[in-house]
Amino acid sequence: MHSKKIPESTISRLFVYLRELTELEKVNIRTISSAELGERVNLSDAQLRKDLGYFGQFGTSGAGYNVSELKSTLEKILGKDKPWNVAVVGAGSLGSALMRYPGFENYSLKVVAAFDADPKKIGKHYGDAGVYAIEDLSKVVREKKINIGIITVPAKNAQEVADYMVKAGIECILNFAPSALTVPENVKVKNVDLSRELETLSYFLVNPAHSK
Amino acid sequence: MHSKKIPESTISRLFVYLRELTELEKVNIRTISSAELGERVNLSDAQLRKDLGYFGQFGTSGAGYNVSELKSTLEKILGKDKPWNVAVVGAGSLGSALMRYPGFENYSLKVVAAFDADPKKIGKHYGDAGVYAIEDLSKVVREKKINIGIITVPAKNAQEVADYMVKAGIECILNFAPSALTVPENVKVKNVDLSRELETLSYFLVNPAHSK
DNA sequence: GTATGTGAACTATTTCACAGCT
DNA sequence: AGCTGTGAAATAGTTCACATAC
Repeated sequence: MHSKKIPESTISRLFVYLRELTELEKVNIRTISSAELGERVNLSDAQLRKDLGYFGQFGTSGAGYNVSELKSTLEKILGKDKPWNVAVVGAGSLGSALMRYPGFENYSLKVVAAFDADPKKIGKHYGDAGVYAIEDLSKVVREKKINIGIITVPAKNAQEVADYMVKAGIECILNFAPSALTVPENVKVKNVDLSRELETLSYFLVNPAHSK
Repeated sequence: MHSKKIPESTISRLFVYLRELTELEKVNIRTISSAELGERVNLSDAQLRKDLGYFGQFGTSGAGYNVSELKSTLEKILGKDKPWNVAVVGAGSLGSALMRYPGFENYSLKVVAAFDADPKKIGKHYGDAGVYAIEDLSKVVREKKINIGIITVPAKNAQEVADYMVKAGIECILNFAPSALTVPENVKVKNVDLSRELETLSYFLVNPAHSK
């Protein structure tokens, strides 16, 4: 285990490697070099080795990496060997889409509850996840052992929701509202600003030269 | 106009400044310093000035920036003063949510068409956007002057859809599929990997120390 | 006095390149 | 011979700090 600071981009790429390794295992490929694996995911061999290097030594000189071994090592590093429960706050179009989004459900992550301010929505069900009143957040988080919160409410309510989550003991938040949240140090927030991602493209239309 | 390479993160932040300036204009604030504006969006004054510096000199020493002027300057730089038409390919849960997502419609960007492989969906409507067969992409892109494509199909079909888009003349793609797309140099792809964003959080649950 | 614009310093991240292992 | 692991070099991005303008 290294002591150097690990870039967040490294963590993000490890999930890409893990996904590819899962595919490779399915087709019974036993061993792979950093060059081959890198090529499959459009990243350099050096990048891949450096990323893995933050966590230890998993390869064999001259031979490469054992697919299954590296896969389960990454699962352990990334916490994908444990089940995590997710709550979505804001059962609007985006929130309810995420609950049904196939990419969001996997054997490690499960959306187990939704919350909304609209009383008409409370009691509804999206798959296994019931919709609750936001006031019940703390109670439901405790009962359903929720670890991760997703915020899909309008920007003006996002901070309030984040405060509720923090009070309920949630330490990881994925925030889709376009607003900078203030949370205690121990809480990790990841922001996904969808309209900004889309808007950014208009810059490249005006400025085609930028894309190198 | 600078000649130095402009980081993509700068472009992304300009949209944040623009949003805040729009709010400031609404409440009749005429002038703002980089320190004040930076504080409102959780970024440093130096960062803000450096970002603007890539595009020119817009402030007044000792006084700060004129809100309305800077706002319209940024709109011009970012291409928000022109209308752009967007097509969504993949009218599944995510795709149709994005079409209804309030953050996605603004006076500069408009989703004007959707495409799907499922014949049962063709002819349906999401707001103003009709659903077409993917084979008609080129035709509809031409008719509706579509500039931007959004991919919300499963990973295994994403490259094929990207190829269709490129053939239809689309030069900006927002890709929600978790796969690295191969496109010609002149085409700009932005990837948004939602499940990776969510999964990344599980790493922080296993590794609370990481969040500094 | 106040706040910009910008080189220079610093920090973070990626790429290089090669010694050393199998 | 082939490929990893990793310091060192290169590149990218952020923050500092101050001369300059109002």
